[in-house]
Amino acid sequence: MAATLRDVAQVAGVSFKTVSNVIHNHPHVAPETRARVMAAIDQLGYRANRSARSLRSGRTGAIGLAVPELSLAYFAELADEVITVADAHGVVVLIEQTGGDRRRELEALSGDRRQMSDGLLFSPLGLGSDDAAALQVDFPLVLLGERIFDGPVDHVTMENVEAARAATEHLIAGGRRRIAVIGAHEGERIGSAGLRVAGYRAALEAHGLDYDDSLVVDAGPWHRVNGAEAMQQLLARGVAFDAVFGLNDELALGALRVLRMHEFRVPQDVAIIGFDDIDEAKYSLPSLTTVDPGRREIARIAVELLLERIGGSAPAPRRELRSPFRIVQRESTGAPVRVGA
Amino acid sequence: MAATLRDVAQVAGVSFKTVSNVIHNHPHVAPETRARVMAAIDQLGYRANRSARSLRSGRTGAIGLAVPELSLAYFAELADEVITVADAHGVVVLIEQTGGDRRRELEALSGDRRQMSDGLLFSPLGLGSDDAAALQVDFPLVLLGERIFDGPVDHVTMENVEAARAATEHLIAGGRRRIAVIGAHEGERIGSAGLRVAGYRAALEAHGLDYDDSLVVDAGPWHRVNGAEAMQQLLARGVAFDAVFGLNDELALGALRVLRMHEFRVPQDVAIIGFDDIDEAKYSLPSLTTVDPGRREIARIAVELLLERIGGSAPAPRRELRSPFRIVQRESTGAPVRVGA
DNA sequence: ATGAAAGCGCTAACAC
DNA sequence: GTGTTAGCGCTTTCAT
Repeated sequence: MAATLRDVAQVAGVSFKTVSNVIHNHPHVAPETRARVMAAIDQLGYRANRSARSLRSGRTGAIGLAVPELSLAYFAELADEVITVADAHGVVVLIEQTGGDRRRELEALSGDRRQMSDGLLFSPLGLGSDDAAALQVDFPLVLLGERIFDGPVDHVTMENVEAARAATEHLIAGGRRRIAVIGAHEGERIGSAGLRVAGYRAALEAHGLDYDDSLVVDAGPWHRVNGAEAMQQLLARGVAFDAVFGLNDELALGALRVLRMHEFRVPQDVAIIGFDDIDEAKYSLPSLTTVDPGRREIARIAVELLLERIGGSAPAPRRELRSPFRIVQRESTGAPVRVGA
Repeated sequence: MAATLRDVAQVAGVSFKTVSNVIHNHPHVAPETRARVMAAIDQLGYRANRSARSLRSGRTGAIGLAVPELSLAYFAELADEVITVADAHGVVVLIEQTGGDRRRELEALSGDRRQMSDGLLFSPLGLGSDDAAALQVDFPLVLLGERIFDGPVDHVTMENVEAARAATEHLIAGGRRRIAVIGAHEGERIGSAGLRVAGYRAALEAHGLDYDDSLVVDAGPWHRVNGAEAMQQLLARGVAFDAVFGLNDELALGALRVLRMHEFRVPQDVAIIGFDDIDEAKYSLPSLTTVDPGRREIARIAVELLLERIGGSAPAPRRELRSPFRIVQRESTGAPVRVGA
């Protein structure tokens, strides 16, 4: 059985409150008493019981991270970053996968599990603007990714619209005029897909290019397999195109695979750009030009904002932080070939 | 403030113990009392306080998962699976990243954090056979991946040696004789690298091929970047080779990238095989032949074994479960080209 | 079938 | 400076 405060007190020959004082660095403890207590703690290998501390303090020392799924490299790399930052603050991370499913996302907000953490980092995908009310929760909550809800909820966002616009303009600057989009979600407005398509349209418009429905292909979850299927659909349509914008890197890489199998030269015949800058993008053949949405930045800021909320007493005003993006040019849009570039 | 047992009791007009009885489905509760209590629970939105329950019961309802890093696709996909299975059992997962570092792995075994979960799934990388004693812990522990320690610790292993041998034999069967290895860890015996190299050597021997040091290239963490660098080293050595065995898929894909940049044709000039069967292997160009080590199986079995240990009272004997592997043939060793094959 | 009481290990107010 | 005391919300034992 693990040692308790009382055990330590007994060994040190003091009351257990004095032990507590030592642990919490209370000022009023005589140096030698402190030393004696420390020795007893060492001797017994005492560690404070976290359940008891939680019960008493109402804090768990954990934060939740709810993402669609770790099998998507973007979220895996995000989780890596979140765990690393949280760890530096002595906080553990409890990961939940929602599958991007609206029902499960609502559950993540209200479920029993919220009791097991002091706050939640939430990357929603399935929620719509009708669900804004569900985000009015009584625990610290920071939304990741999109800036889609108006409620008084903290956000750490990427510049979806602006970045997608820049990505499209990168293609246009390379002389492309018939730019296909892979991974749209029909009718969606406020999710990543909707926002990125909006950026795409804005770029076209700014450059006097017409928006053509037949160049836009829907895809479900943003996995390679769906990027590949969407590209096959596009080819089946028989429309001409000279560039592809994959709404994330995995879609773009799935599409790339299909293009190459059909003997398209990339980037000569078709240029491709992705979104996310996952590690793999550097190593594909050809390497993938993409948008770095500042994932590390997002993770770091989000964790710190959440911890601040958890620690803070005063209900600070809603905050919204945006991480800067940048276009990472690689071979798929014509950058010279270098390993790991 | 959240409702407590007493609040419910008051609303239902019973003692709070009766409420507890209802919650725990104790048999001796009059049906109508039960109904009244249930109504009160609903009305107040009562949920049992987990900290209090933990303090009392000694259970947290969480399990830990310690892996090197989620940025490695294998571990991300493993974590996905573990979380999914644990969720089905009503258990949450707390992820720790060790970076494969020995010190941090030892910390994961002894740290304060062990109190926050009821048991640990542990995928060690940096620990050596000298550390076997550290695995003698007083909480439920299941080791994932290698079968490297003799102590009375449960393992769910993959067939590293046998699978690596089969991978090598797959290359030999394709007529390859000069098979390079990417990702070895010099001097290692019991880790994944050591075991897979052992399987490689066994295959060579069985087929009368000589082991050649100059074909084996070390690499640090098993990321693409290190696979690429190792391949460059190999090329710099100027030795002839007609096949490459990447000790994991990411190494193989990094190596593939470099080979292609140097105008090697894959698989005509050089065949490549990886290990892990991450999603990406299906979509690379060419797609990557690899070993499916039964990751889903490992995750499912490991979680269930751990939960059984946690729930069990009697100290059951040490168990070791092996998940079957299979070679997944794709283009990089000459399978015909198909999308997503 | 229901209730009273003790205590899990800790924290924090308040006394000494 | 140090000690006493009263809970946090729950489970469990024992009585009624």
